[in-house]
Amino acid sequence: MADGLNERSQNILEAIVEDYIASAEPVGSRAISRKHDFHLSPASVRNVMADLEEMGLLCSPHTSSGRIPTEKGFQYYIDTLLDVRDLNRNEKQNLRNSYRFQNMRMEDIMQEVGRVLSGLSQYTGLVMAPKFISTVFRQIDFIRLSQGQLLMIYVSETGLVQNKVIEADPSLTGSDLERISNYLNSELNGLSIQEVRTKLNRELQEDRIHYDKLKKQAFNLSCAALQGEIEDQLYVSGASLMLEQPEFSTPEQMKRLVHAFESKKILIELLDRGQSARGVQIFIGSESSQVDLEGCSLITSNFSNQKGAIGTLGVIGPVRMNYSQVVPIVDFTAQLVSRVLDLEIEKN
Amino acid sequence: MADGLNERSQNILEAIVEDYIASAEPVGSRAISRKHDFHLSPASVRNVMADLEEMGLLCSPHTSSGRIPTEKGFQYYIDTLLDVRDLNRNEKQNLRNSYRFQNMRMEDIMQEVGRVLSGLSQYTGLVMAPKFISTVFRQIDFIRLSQGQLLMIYVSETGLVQNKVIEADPSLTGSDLERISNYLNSELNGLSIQEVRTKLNRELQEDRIHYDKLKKQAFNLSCAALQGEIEDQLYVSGASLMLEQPEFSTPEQMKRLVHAFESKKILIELLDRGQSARGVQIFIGSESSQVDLEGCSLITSNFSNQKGAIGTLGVIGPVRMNYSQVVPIVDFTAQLVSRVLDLEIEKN
DNA sequence: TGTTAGCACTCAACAGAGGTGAGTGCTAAA
DNA sequence: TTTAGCACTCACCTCTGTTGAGTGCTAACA
Repeated sequence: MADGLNERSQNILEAIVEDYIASAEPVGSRAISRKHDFHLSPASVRNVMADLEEMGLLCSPHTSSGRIPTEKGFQYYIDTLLDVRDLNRNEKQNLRNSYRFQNMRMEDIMQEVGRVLSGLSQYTGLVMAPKFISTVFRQIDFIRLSQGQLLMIYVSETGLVQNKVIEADPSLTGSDLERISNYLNSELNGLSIQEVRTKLNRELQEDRIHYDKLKKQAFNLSCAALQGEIEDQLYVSGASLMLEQPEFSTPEQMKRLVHAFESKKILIELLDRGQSARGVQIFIGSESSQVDLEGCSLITSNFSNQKGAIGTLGVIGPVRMNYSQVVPIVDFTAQLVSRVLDLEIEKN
Repeated sequence: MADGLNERSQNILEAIVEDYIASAEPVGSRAISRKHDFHLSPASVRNVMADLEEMGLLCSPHTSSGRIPTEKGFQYYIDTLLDVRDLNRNEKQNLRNSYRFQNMRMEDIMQEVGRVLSGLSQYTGLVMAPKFISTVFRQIDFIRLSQGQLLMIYVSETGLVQNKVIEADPSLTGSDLERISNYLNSELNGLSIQEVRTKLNRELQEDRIHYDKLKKQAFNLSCAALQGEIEDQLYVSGASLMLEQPEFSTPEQMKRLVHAFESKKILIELLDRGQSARGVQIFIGSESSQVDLEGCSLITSNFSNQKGAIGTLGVIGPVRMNYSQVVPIVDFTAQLVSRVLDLEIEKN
């Protein structure tokens, strides 16, 4: 049905969407007829507009105002009319230069990426670090904090450091711990946490019979350390830029947005949805089914290293977002970050 | 001069401040004369109000409105009229129960404290973790990330984990690194970073003569690792609660606040100012000299462990803040956190 | 002398009226 | 099929008058 649009209708829809993206104001027939040389009078444009409205691609806030695209209209625009040009060599180089990844910890890289994404797009940048469970084991360390408490320090292949406090048998001595971590480090090297977990479960069952005390303790400890959920790291940059957008100019909308950005759960949930897909993904408005994010669109892409650790980055802006500008930035940044993560290993 | 207030003026000032704290609206003479039984007519109250206005303790937004306290008025109220009652046994227990510190990493504790502070006060909770430089050395570890890059992992006495990427001589082998970290761990144990730094500088000079290669490499590495600035950790909780306050209800003020909360620098600077003091401190409004924080007051207290690592926690709210409620919460929470940090060591 | 009633005055806030202009839908002519 | 013309709509602005809470001043009172 939506594809039954003839060329003229498509052109007018595109013009309306783009005018609206630029101005954030309802677009009238006169403006379309003048600015774009379709050689059509306002009246003819109005006829087309009425058709588009009937199809649910446009709507008017009130009888005597211009039209604004509906979410369905934006969806059609993105699916059919938007041409995403690749960045040219120059722009790519500029983007590369915006990032400084030298001697940076994983956290710093993520934060930097968020900052740059937000700075370039003038919307809000989001970066979700690779999930703990998808990272590849590199090293584990145990440090006694108090009688019954150990601090576990875990380092992934890419240099991501996680730590966690676990309870442990107080009778374990320092050298016990050292032997245990040495054992685990040789045993688990190169496995993803996912794989580590299945290995642990398997071995724990077998070892119940063999009764090697060291192994048993080692596996028990690492079970405690690597089991439970470790919450996702989400970096939000430039939240205040969103408040400059006219669609979020009322106090109520500002509160809603700030709340959404503050309780990162909402965003993490949203970003998770795109984790399985490849390439750039666009979530429009109410697709998110998050009341607090009404009126927002999200452009994301996953980045990953060759070992399969997947993170997500993106930009969140108003539905009336400049997709043709932001999509290539998100796309190329994801490629860039993927490469940086692999470099950290390859140079190894 | 301000202390030349007679009892009646003080009573009326107190009544006005407290009414204003409760209502956020200018307070009129009639309301004061009725709600509080001073046995004074509105006209008499007005006379006193006129005096207080002349002293700069009150002001009126316009000729025919009630009075609101000026910052000076709030200052006087806090210095002279505010009686901060201690929490009773019951309230203390409740507060203790609000916190769950079991098996928590330093970061989690800080975040939890911020959340609870914000939840109890209904304003915004701030927690600044002890500065890296003030923490006490416990353990250091080096992990090779790539040819020329090492990941340094540092653990403090209290279980605070810091990591940093440093450049290093690619010829160092794994066992070199192990020996170096063993050496440093025995050598630097129990010193604060501050002390470590002076020790390193001293030894580096002496060792230039003795030419012990291991030592030299060890000190060089730890210098690179522990030197530069490590940015302060600041946890902001409940920023959106501030947006509910009527003084920040316009879009402009919301933007200002969100911006201030987002660029944590502003807040860190402010919290740093109180680091040397003991007990609860109150910064009122423009004292902060931060445009973005106009109209805000800050109640802070430091927490510390016996080894001298100092952090700061507090609540930021409108100048029209419920001081008598929030001050004891901040005070007792700081004591609580101090005790928790010491426990982590003592149990040791 | 301190307190209070009375009174004229001020001003934010609200509501209604009227004008303006950008935009629409419909109709009939080109 | 396109377009000119026209009546109509409605957000937005400005102007106006009303209301009410609150003030300062003054004169009378205890």
